[in-house]
Amino acid sequence: MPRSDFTENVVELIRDIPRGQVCTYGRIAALAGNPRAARQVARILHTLSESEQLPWHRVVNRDGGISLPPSHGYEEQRQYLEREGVQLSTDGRIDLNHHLWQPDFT
DNA sequence: CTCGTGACTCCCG
DNA sequence: TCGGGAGCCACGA
Repeated sequence: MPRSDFTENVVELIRDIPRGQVCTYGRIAALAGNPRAARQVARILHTLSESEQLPWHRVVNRDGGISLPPSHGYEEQRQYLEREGVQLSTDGRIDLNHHLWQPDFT
């Protein structure tokens, strides 16, 4: 069950993203321990999003945009987000200054 | 062990 | 502002 620590952390981090907020691939990778493993986060989402029931739609690229190509999840992700109250600009981008999730250290 | 593969980023021109 | 190229990295075959 436990995969690598990195993967494990990524999964947990994504699970912790609250409704109405998003996080970037790079951010998650950094928090998980490898600032440069952003691509790995994408792979993890692709392979574990379902089995681990991850809120994959809350993960976007550093521009606040959806990385999935049209008819390959883009529309779906967009709907999930809007349904959670995340507003998308006309360019289809999210205002990260308002929706970016920042884990708090308590 | 080596090689190919990304739902990414960063760096330039 | 935008596009192309190179870097990076865990994972499955």
